Amino acid sequence: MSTDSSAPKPPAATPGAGPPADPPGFELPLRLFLGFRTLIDELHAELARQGHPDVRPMHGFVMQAIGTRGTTAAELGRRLGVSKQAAGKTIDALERIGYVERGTDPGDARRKIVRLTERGTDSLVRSARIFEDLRAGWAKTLGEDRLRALESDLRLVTPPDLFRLDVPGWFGGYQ
Amino acid sequence: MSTDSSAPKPPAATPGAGPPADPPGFELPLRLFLGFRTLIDELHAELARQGHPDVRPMHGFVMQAIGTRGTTAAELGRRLGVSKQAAGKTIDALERIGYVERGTDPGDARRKIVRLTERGTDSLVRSARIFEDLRAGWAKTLGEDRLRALESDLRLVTPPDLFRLDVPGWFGGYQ
DNA sequence: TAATATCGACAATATGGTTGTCTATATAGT
DNA sequence: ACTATATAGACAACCATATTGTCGATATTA
Repeated sequence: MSTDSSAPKPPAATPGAGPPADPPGFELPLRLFLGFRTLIDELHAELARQGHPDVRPMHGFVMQAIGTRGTTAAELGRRLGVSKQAAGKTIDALERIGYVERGTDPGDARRKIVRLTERGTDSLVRSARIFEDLRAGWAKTLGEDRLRALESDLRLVTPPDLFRLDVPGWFGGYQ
Repeated sequence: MSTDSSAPKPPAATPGAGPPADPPGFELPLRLFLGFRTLIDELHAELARQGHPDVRPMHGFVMQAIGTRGTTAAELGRRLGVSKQAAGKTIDALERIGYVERGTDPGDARRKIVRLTERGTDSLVRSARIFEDLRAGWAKTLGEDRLRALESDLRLVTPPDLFRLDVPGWFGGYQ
C-alpha cells in the first residue's frame, strides 16, 4: 500500500460528541458506500475460503452480466457501460483464470460467444449463497422487517435498473 | 464511453414477476451502491451548476480529508489509504484547479502544509448544503423517520470509521 | 451487388496508481 | 556533540486499466 506505512489517525467525523440531532448530510452516502464495500469484501473473503481466491469484485458483476446464456464482448461492454475493448480485456482475464470460455456463433461468424465455464458458474452459485448468508447476518442484527424496510426504501430512491454500475473510472481522478 | 453506443438491454434481475418474497441476496449490495452513486452524481451535477464544474467525486473526499486545518501529502496518503506519491498527485491536480495551496511549516522545514483555498472551502460548504438538500429529498420520499431508521440501521452494520474508503483500485481489475 | 453497420483485434495513448531512489531535515541514543 | 534512524517530499520508472482510433472480416439492408 503506502511506501511508508504507519497507523493513520481517524479524523473526527463529528466533532461534537452530543446526540447527532441532524446527521451531517454527507454521512448518508458514506454509510451507503461502506455498506456496499463491507458486503463485497466479506463476500470475497468467503469466496476465497471456498476455493475462489482469484475472483475480484468486478469479476462477479461481469459474470453476472454474461449470464448463463453467454454473450459477446461488444454486448458485454454495452451492458457494463465500458468500451468493447475494455470488456474484451476483462474477458481475457476471466478466460485466463478459467471462469469463462470463448466459442464461435454458428449463426454469425463475426461473433465470439463468451460463456461461463463450470468453475465460473460455481463461483456465481456460491456468491449467491454467500450473499444470502450475509443478508441473514444483517437480518439478525437489524431484524428481518427492518432489513426489508431498508431494502424497499432503497428501491424507492434508486433507479430501477439495478445493473448499470459502470464503476470503472467513475469515481477517481486527478483530472 | 463506448466506441459504438446503443441502448443496452437490462438483463432480467428477477425472472419471475411475482411478489419477490425473498429478494435475491445480491440486490442489497447493488442497491447500496446505487444509492451512493445516485447521491454523488446528483451532488456533482448541482455542484457544477453552482460554479464548480471541475470537482470530481474523489476531490470532495480528498478535501474533506484535508480539513480546515490543512495537512501534508504523506499524512493525507495515510488517511486515504494510498501512497504519498498518489496523494501528492491528487494535490497537484487540486492545486492546478485552485482548490488547495501549499505552504511551508514554520516548525518543520521538511513538511509542506496543504490548505484549502477559499474556493476549495466554498465547494465544501456547498457540498454540505447540497447533501442536506438531497437528504431532504429522500426524507420527502421515505418520511423522516424511515430515513432516520435507514441511517441508524446502516450505522449498525458498517464499520464505525466512516473515513476509510480507499476506493482507488479496490473494485476493478482484469488481474 | 453496393452501401452500411457490427464484430473482434491491434496499436497508440491517457490516467491513476505503484515501487524505488534521492536529498533534506528531524529526532533519539550514546 | 555525533551518529543512527526515521520522515517529508520530489523525481523517475513502471504497471494496470481504460480510452480512442483503425482495420479486416462478416452481416444486413437498400
